Amino acid sequence: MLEDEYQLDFFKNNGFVRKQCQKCGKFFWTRDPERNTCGDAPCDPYSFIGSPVFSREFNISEMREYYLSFFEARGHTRIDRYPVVARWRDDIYLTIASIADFQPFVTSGQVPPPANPLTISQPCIRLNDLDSVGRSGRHLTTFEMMAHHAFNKRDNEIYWKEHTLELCDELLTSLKVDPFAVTYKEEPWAGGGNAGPCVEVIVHGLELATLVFMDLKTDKKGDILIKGETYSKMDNYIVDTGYGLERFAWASKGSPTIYDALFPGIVNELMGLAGIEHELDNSEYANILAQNARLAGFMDVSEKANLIELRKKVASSIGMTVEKLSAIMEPVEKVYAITDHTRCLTFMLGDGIIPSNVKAGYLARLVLRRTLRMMKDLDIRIPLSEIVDMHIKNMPEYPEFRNNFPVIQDILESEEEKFNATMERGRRIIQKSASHFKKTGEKIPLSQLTELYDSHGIPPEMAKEVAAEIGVGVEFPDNFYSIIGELHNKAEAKEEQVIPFAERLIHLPKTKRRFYDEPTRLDFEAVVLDVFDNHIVMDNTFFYAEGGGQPADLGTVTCGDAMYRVVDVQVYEGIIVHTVDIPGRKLEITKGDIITGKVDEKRRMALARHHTATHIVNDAARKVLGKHIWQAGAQKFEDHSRLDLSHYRHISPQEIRQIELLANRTVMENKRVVTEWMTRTEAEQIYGFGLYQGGVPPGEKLRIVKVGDDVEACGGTHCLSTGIIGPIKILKTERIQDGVERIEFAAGDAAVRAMQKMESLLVDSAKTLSVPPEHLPVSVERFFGEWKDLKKENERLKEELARTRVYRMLGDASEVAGLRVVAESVVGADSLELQKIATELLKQENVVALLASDVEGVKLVASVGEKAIKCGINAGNLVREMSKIVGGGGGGKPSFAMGGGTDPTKMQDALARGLELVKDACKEA
RNA sequence: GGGCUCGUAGAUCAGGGGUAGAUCGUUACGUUCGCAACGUAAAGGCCGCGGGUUCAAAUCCCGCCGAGUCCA
Repeated sequence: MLEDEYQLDFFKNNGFVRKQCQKCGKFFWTRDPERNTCGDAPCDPYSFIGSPVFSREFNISEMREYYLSFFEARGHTRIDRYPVVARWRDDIYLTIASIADFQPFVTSGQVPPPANPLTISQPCIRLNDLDSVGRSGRHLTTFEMMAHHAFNKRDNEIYWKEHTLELCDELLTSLKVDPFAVTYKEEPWAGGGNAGPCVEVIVHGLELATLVFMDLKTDKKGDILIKGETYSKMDNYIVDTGYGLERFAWASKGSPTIYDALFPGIVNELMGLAGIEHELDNSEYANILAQNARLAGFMDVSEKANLIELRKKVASSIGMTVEKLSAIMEPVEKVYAITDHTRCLTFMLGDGIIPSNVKAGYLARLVLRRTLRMMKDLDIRIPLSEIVDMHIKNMPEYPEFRNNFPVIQDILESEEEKFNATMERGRRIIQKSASHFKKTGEKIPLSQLTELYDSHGIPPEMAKEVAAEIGVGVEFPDNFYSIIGELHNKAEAKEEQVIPFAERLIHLPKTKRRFYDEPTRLDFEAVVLDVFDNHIVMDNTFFYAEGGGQPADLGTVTCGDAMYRVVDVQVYEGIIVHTVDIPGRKLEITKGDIITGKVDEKRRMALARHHTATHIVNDAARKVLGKHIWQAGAQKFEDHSRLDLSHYRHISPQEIRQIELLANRTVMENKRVVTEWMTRTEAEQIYGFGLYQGGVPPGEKLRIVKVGDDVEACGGTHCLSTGIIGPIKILKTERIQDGVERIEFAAGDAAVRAMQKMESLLVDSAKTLSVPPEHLPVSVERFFGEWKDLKKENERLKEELARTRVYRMLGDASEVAGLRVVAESVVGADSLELQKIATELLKQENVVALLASDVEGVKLVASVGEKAIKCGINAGNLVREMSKIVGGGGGGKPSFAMGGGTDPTKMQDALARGLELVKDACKEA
């Protein structure tokens, strides 16, 4: 149905013909009338390996520069790359394409693009083909998508399909690509709620670029069907191209693998460290790699079965056994993967991702640990930071990485330590489990293996290895990781936020938010636009609606004689809804009424203080801890505020004190808080993405708030100058996730109260010990030490007392069938004391002891010597019977048992019953 | 955001309602010119914190704090 979309004058005027691929059935355009296949793998093999397709070789920097200046010379503005962590998006963690930079606000037309048309080389990270990296010869986790974009509107078209194709063809021609070798394959594109026609640009089996013409959006009522979804045309339509920088460089060199083309220095260095002779001059060796890459181009090698298939094919094509080939390829593939992964880490950490166990941080740790495992396999013993350093040296065009290197190095070091600790712990756990199954003669079952992986991070490969050392097998199926996947596949769909009264709200205009223009004013009049239940919408308001981690303003609205308390204020699509409290009466406000509003000043000020203070603490933390500090969340309250920061280790007490001091200095400087509205693009260009500490607000215009050195896009209410905040007191820090530290603090009145509370805790504690507060630490330590000593002393004394009692008791003991039976109540003895006595008596093998005391109800202890046990006397049974009498229960081993009850008056009865039981048992024996 | 595992001696960990244990380390003594090794002995525990159940909780239940780990 999109066929017409591809009938371009460009093709017609340049001698192209449209053909259908004999192998895959897809349509493509070519200048070569003889061609019958689309040119893409697997229909056509890689034919550029060993025969480069450009007139000269390019490395990455040269290729990037060639591309960008090519498009600059043709009317495009070059713009700087965006970070690889997509901080301006809340739907993805990583930047996966150049167009991601402009979603959602530019692509939707809400915000103008930074330039139009523009060209960019955007580093992207995709981890979906992680298992293929290194094996296929072509997969990368990190790549630069070179692109030119044109953002068209119906009334303002920059250029569309024809010119895009012209530019692409001109670019390839300028690189001296054989025009007959280029094919343009028709391949409708869809993703992320948009779609459109698209052509893939293929040269010698390698897809070099994708030209997407995004002009459709998902629409349930749409009449265009693509891949099972319906779409309709958009008012704005976008040229979204993607040229693979690394693939261009590879094609220019024709190396056996993309890795050898991109970073030969690092590959060679690592090969050397792994003891691999990586001599691409050796034609036999180079041929193995080339053949592997060519054949891997046909298949998805992330599947184990496919990988085995690939090995067989390569082996037979070069006349080698599969075993020998695997032995050669596996280490080489690992070196390639390590090279790629460390480049990925360079971008991730360089752009400020902190490894963690959640979100983007988890992805960084995933890549990092994969790398460490492979390095361990190859016995490459250098710190990760050394390899990252090599990448940074290779990329002088990213000076920010060099600047961040000390922090990167620090992070990598602590991650390596954590990894080693985890592996060491894992090794012990497996050893324990393996020796357990060695006894039973079984394999370690799958359930155990999944738990080891899921709960302890022990890869099954490692479990297998360690278990083998002990001589135990493991149940390790090929689909292990998909089993793990299923374990986690029970995720429930999250509820969508339901907007109440949505159908009535859509007819209302956006509420004018007057607190921005007159931040100190709290009284106002407004016209009621609509009322439903106890919710009121007005034409304007001074009430701040909950948002940006700041709770709503509260206060009152008055209409005539009726006054209502405002208990909540929310905003829906710019319309502010005030909720009032009407316990047991009717709301006497109707549409068209004029009301008087009054905002609770105390609350407003407390929240403003905490909000402005949050910006200051965030800035102070960045100054103390480093530039990688990023706000991971924040919430303000009247009496405290909390701020979550990305950081790779615990914030030390010294650092906290420093942050607190710095924050209070900013307060004391009493700097004016400046707010201004700017267009999004302008603000991003001036201040960078650091603006989005508190998330990405929608809309074309941003409210920029400057507090001291801190600049953020923020819609909250703030103090007019920092001095108004008053003192800032940090209350505590905690680690809410790996890689995220939470700072809780109070500002203004709340800070003073917090300090007073802390002081009274101190004073009260000191009073109890009758010492001045400054002696508290020493005194507490002394008391605790003494308490421990006394506890020990007490126990020793009880033992001694027990020993002396034992002599007397043995003397008083009655004799039953050659056994010495003690049945006594010990006044004032607790259960510990009874135990000591019973234990002492147990040293005599012919003794039966029945002891009781009436401390805390009734305690009973029985001990039975070895000889007595042989007579059939069981301490557990005795205590069980005796305990019943005193209204409780008990039990234990044949030689020693404890019990008790609640009724002390029956204590003697219980002892008598015990004695009786002993006598009975002796008779029977 | 969701799931799982774990907090016991300085370290590593057993135990899993009824007398708190092992190994290493520490200290002392013995052997030695001394060290290592060995032998003997000792010291070292709010069993993470707070509730609950029970005659009795390190152990079971709930909450909190802390650590680890997997997935989206």
